[in-house]
Amino acid sequence: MNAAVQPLTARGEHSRAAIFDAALALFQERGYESTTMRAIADRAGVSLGSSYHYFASKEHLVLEFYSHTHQLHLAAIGPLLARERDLAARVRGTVRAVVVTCEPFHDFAGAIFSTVANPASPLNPFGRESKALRDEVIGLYAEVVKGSDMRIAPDIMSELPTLLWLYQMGILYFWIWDRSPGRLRTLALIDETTELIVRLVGLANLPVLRGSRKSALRLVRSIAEGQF
Amino acid sequence: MNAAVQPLTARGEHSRAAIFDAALALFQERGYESTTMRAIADRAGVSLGSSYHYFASKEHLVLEFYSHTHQLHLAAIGPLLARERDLAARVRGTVRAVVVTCEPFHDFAGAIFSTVANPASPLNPFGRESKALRDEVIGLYAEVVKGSDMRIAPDIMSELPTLLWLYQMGILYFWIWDRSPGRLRTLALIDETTELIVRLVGLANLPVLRGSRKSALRLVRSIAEGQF
DNA sequence: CCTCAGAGTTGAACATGTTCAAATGCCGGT
DNA sequence: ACCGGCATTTGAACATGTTCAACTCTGAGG
Repeated sequence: MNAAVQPLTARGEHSRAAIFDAALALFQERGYESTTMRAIADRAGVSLGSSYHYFASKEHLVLEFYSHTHQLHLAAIGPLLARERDLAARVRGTVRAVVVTCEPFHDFAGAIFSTVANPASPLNPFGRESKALRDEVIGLYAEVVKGSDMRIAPDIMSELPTLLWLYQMGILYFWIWDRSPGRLRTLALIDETTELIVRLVGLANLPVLRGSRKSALRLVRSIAEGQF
Repeated sequence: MNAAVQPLTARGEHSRAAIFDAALALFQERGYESTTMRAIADRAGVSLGSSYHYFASKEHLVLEFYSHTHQLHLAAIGPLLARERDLAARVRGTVRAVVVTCEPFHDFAGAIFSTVANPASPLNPFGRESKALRDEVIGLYAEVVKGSDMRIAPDIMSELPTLLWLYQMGILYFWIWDRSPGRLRTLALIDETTELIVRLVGLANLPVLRGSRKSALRLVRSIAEGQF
């Protein structure tokens, strides 16, 4: 699997875009597994070899898609983050926007998640190749937290963005399985969990919880340490 | 992918066992991806077609492996569960035994987890094909909890086994990534988290936490509802 | 207009999971 | 001993992700 090439000419740009567009359309129409690289190349009007010139593997097309939806997500939540100050509302809005943005791709999202969860895949969220995207998403959640009017202890503040990133992945995993109309169960789950999270962050200052809070934070740090 | 066949003769039993043993050995030697079905058949002394007679797919070999380690695990924790009454010790011992049992297979466990996490795979833990194994593991954790001397409120008790099953999967996911000598980081993580879990279960009776506890339990139920 | 370096393109060839129709082996009944 | 049916076995054929060496195209320099 050689590294893919960045297009350097207008012609190359066009080919690369055509390949990605064809892949996205076919993934939506037939799902991930049923879409062959040959079918992608055909629809894009290029040869099989050209697809591999711009995307190192079929999985890399998925990574590109992931990056693509992240851009959509950023655009979708810009106004909310600029306006809203309540932490629960900010988290809720951000995570809701994730599933809304991904909704058109729900049917084949399972395959994406599988790729992403696979430790052997170079694309998994803990690996090197996805570090850029991961840092971007964690950074986004740092902004979500910092832009709120809630006073949060520094030790919690420093771990919260990473935890929210993990939380978002958990929600996405639920969403993949959600067959309810309008994905209402996922939306309800988001509302409930964000409420709960914010409440716990608030409660963390209670003396009786100090021990658990310290344990939990030590834990989170120990998990993150050297992992990324 | 036709359903695999159960061997009905001694000859069949022998073939099936040889195929599984060969697969397990090769997985350990070369990892999952690098082990071809042809190599498995060769080492087992059967033809390629025979492998597919007893295992519907390469992934089904992984499911068999999973089932296999579960038996090892059961045997390993029998004495502990018969003797120990402290909840933290029971949970800690049970989960520690999981990673100890799986240790010989650590190197290729990543591929297994990927298969298992893939919603498209018939073998994923929430699907139909793995219901039997899932129920068995959840049942095991019910025994872990019920055999302890801790008094647990019924509403928590009814969800705890499922939560512990999920917890175990989380630990396994961490373990897959753990490169520390002797897998000490995973073992330390288990010790800390079981402590924390048991403390939270104890704290759940506090009045200030009543709201959160109710929310959390409603949440868990809503997640589980209709999911399996 | 010619050359040529390198970007872009191609499709045949390969590796490997999977399918399947046919062949073989085994055993109970006659 | 023979037969019929069923379990088992077989390997060729297929589908599809991936590789690669050769080819074509383009645009800058002369």
